[in-house]
Amino acid sequence: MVTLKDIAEKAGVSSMTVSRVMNGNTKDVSAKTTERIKKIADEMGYIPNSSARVLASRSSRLIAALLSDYGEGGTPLEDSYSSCFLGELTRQIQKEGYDLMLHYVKDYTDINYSLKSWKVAGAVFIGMFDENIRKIQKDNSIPLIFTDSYSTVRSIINVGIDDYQGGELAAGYLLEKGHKNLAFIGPAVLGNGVIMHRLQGFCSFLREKGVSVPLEHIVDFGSDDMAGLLKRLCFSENPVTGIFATSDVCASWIYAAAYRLGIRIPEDLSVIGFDDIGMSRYMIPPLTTIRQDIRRKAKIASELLMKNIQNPDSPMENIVMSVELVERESVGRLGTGYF
Amino acid sequence: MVTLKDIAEKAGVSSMTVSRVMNGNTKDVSAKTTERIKKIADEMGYIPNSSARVLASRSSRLIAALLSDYGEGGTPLEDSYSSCFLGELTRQIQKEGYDLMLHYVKDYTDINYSLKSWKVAGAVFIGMFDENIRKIQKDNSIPLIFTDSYSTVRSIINVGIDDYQGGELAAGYLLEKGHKNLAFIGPAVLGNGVIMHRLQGFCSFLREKGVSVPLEHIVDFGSDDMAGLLKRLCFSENPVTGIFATSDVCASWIYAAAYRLGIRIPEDLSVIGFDDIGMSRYMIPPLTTIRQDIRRKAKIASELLMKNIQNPDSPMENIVMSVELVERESVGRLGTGYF
DNA sequence: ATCAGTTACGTTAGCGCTAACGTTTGATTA
DNA sequence: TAATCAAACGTTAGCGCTAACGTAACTGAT
Repeated sequence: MVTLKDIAEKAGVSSMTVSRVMNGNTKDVSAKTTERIKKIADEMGYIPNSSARVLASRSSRLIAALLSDYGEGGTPLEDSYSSCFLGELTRQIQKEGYDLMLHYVKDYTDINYSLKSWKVAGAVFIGMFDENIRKIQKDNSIPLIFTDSYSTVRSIINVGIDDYQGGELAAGYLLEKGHKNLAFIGPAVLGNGVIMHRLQGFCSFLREKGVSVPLEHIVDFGSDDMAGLLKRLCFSENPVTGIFATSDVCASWIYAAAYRLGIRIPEDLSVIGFDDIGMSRYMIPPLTTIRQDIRRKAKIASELLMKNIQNPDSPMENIVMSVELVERESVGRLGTGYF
Repeated sequence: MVTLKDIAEKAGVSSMTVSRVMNGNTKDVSAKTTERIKKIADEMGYIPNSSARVLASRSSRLIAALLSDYGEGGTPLEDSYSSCFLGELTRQIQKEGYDLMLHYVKDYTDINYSLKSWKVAGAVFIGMFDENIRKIQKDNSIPLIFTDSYSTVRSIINVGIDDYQGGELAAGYLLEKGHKNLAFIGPAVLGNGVIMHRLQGFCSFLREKGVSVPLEHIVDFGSDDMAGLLKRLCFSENPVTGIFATSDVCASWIYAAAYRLGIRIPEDLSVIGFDDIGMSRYMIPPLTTIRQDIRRKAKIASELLMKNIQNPDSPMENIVMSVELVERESVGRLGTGYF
């Protein structure tokens, strides 16, 4: 194990000088010495001891990614959505010379422990978290970035998308295609801020246009009997012709159930999704959906993190990224093939 | 910030005694003292400083998950396959009291740095890695677990599946259903050990049964023109009727292209996938595929890691998990609806 | 020649913890 | 009664690094 001291001895300088060179703090070291030390360090294969650095400097270049253990419909990392975000986030912060730790956390104690024991410089929350957030922030004077949080707590740094607008876009598009008998399907409809806002945007837009969505068409889909649900919605005297699914994954469940029931998409039923995950363009028919740029989200999260680490007094920001409708083939014009 | 010293002072003991209690090293501390210290630590909200621990003890409870920056067809974490593995791995090692760091690595230097600077106790490689592995292992006396590695280097701990058997199963099933004109489609067919073994199992089984796959039916699918490829394979005088896709994601591309070309699955074309990712059962028609138990894989990886950390002289193991065929609806019997 | 200012280093102390030895006390045994 | 031993602590030193403060040598201006 090569240490600063080893290099110092070989170079005939003090370890402090070597430390300065290793940290690029070169203004107090002559160019000649800098070069010499760099060369020796390289030859000896020096790798700085991060733990010692953290201990001595009282600060780390570590970011914690906190995954909620109670994600909606399974935990994060099981859907391509949050794992893609995590991947991109890791890349971004690595580019800035930071390392990332991954933690599943289920309560305040877990979170606090994760943040403090490693003296992380900042943290990103992925998934749902409750109001203990306030306590966490009070106890940790480090930047905390939330994603897709609709917390009632002010002064939180958040990066999310305009879910409300997404709902509006979906509603507008379905309406434009002539659909008036609509449904909204997704998990945790009422328990999750993200889903709630999509629902609100969806319903508000419709209401303005004089269309209403009956409560029984707003379905918290927690069960596995999607076919039963679709049967109820589509095989009635006044059947639903357009469904807004809260995610593309949910849309794929609808596809599968419709297939089993002999309901054709989009001839008999139109479906619009949310997220635009990788597979959406390969669904049959290709899924019309509300796209959110997950890579950009990760990039922004990383930037916010860096900014707030460098300047802890940066104003709290709540970034809201806009979404866009990606038109494919899962929504048809009403009246063409409808049963 | 509460330290051992703070607790020691409050309890009227030395910080060493507190250290012993905090590490559960209770055989040198009386029951009364143990309880008292535990209570005080709890009241004061003590959280051990991991960096100091690492520095003093020369060992950490950290695991590195190394993601190759050159994964086949995009990087890891973008497909639900490896992200699911990562999630489960994180859980498992967390259960053992370890923490996980995530690193994208692209060369030997990166890997070495990741492992050494944090003094990790072990590492898991996710994705493809080349033969520099030998060097890594020589330079790091910690357990390294590889996943799906067909490295020529011996004495490597690996956890993988029986890709060869998977190929055989696929071949056997297609044959059983009457298909003789087959194709093999996937990315990095020749460059990747995993894919190679699937191909070998596939072809060997077929050859034994007197069926051969012409070379032009073994396709390294790197381009995006799946439709063009399918056209070539299916619209010939002796059309392919069964395709073995190297992954379920690849199968979904085939589905999409077939749809655009008016090729029906399974009536006109049978497709069998690999992995059994979450969405496979929701594809239309539900995908017949070779299933690998990704959670079990993660669990085994974690167990191997723990075993080798506790006893560095454990014998090298190469775990090969068997796979199973999941019969759904994407493979039809030849002669029923074939064009 | 004197002094302030700069450059290029070195010294000291300590971050929080633990490995490796002490030391004390009381109980047990020859 | 002295020797032995284990139980229950304490002491010392140091892990590798850096913050904060020296200090010597040299520079240029007065």
